[in-house]
Amino acid sequence: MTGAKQQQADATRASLIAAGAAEIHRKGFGAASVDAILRDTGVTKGALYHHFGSKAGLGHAVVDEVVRPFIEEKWKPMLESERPLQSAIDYVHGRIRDITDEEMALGCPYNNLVQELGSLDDGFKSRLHSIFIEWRQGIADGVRKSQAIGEGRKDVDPDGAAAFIISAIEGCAGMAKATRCRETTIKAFEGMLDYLESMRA
Amino acid sequence: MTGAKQQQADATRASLIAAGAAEIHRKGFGAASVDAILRDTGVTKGALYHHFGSKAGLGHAVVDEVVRPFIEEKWKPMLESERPLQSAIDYVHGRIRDITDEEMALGCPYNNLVQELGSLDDGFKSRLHSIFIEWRQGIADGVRKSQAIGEGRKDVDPDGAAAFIISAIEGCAGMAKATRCRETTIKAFEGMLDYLESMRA
DNA sequence: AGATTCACATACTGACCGGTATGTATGTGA
DNA sequence: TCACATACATACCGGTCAGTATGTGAATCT
Repeated sequence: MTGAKQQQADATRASLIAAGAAEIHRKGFGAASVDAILRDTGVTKGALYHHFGSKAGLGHAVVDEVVRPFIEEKWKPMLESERPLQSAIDYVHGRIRDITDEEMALGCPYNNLVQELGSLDDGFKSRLHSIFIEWRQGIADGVRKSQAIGEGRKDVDPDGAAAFIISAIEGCAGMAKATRCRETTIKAFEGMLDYLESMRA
Repeated sequence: MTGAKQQQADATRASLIAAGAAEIHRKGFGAASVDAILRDTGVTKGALYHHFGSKAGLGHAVVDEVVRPFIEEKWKPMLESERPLQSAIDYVHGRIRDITDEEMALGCPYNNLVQELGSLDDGFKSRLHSIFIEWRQGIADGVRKSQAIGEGRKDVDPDGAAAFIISAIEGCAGMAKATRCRETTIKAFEGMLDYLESMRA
């Protein structure tokens, strides 16, 4: 195994995932065109349907291998930090400073799929749901930790705060996508900061 | 004018708008099928393309005549209230109590379009943008008013708070659509309440 | 009353969609 | 070395899409 043939196959698969993720991020899953992905990669239709049995199969792989890691690498560092609340506040400050026009225009790849496929396909639904569950759990753990070390107020419900924080983050990202206005987006994120500051002990 | 023929024409147009709004709310604009709208109404394709020159034309009319009033009737009463902040808090309490499964599943019709068509079509973009501008202005005025009458803290930036409030509302609605879990949705809205309470003087 | 126009109705077009059937070249294990 | 499976490639399918060209009947205007 891992001969020359397998390596080529892996490369083909990887390029389909990458192009698929980009196409889906740009247009959403429904509007994403299989033919466009093939054009982008130079791969043929036979190859795509060899690796993934369907368009949905490719979509599922994109969620598993691109979207899930993308979300996880956002919140995991916060949980592992010494002072989770401060780390979250720093993160939002960084977002305000560094957000790119492209990020604003395309929106959050996770939230885009959630909004589009909240109904419909079960394969997507279960995958997106498990990402959310872990995310919420992670933030709730972070809140609990910050309360335990005396960083955060103890009269806030960690699970409720986690649900609201995720809602507000995705809402602010949606605001960026909607207005494409940097100033408005920054104002929204500053509101987010106010809320986080209000959690301090 | 306003003869029998005109009345019939108006009725045809109105039924197309209503069915179009429902179809777009269910499936989004891109996935909405013109043929399905015709099936729902019993109207023929010739009639639809007589009243609206294109699918996009119908979509624009839906935004102007359904989505915009829908959003405006949400926030206008708040601005006109004696105590805008209390009115907003009451409104969120009401939402927590009364939100239906269908509302949770379908999401906010405005936000759905914003997320789908934030890029793409200019006709949609300008319409959705002007709805947002007025909405934000209305909320900012409400915050200013509540500050003026001593109801709200004076150290919050009205425009920033307005941007964040809209973001958070849409984020919470998205959360409902995403999880379809009443408990989680309520928790998110309770976070929203915490934020609003923190604005009290 | 006659001309005209408005409000549809019907039948059709071409593009694009995801998906498949079938063929083939090549690297690999026995 | 040779049989076989893997990894593609090509051509095509039926269906759906938005959109259009053309026809028609009836209300309205002159």
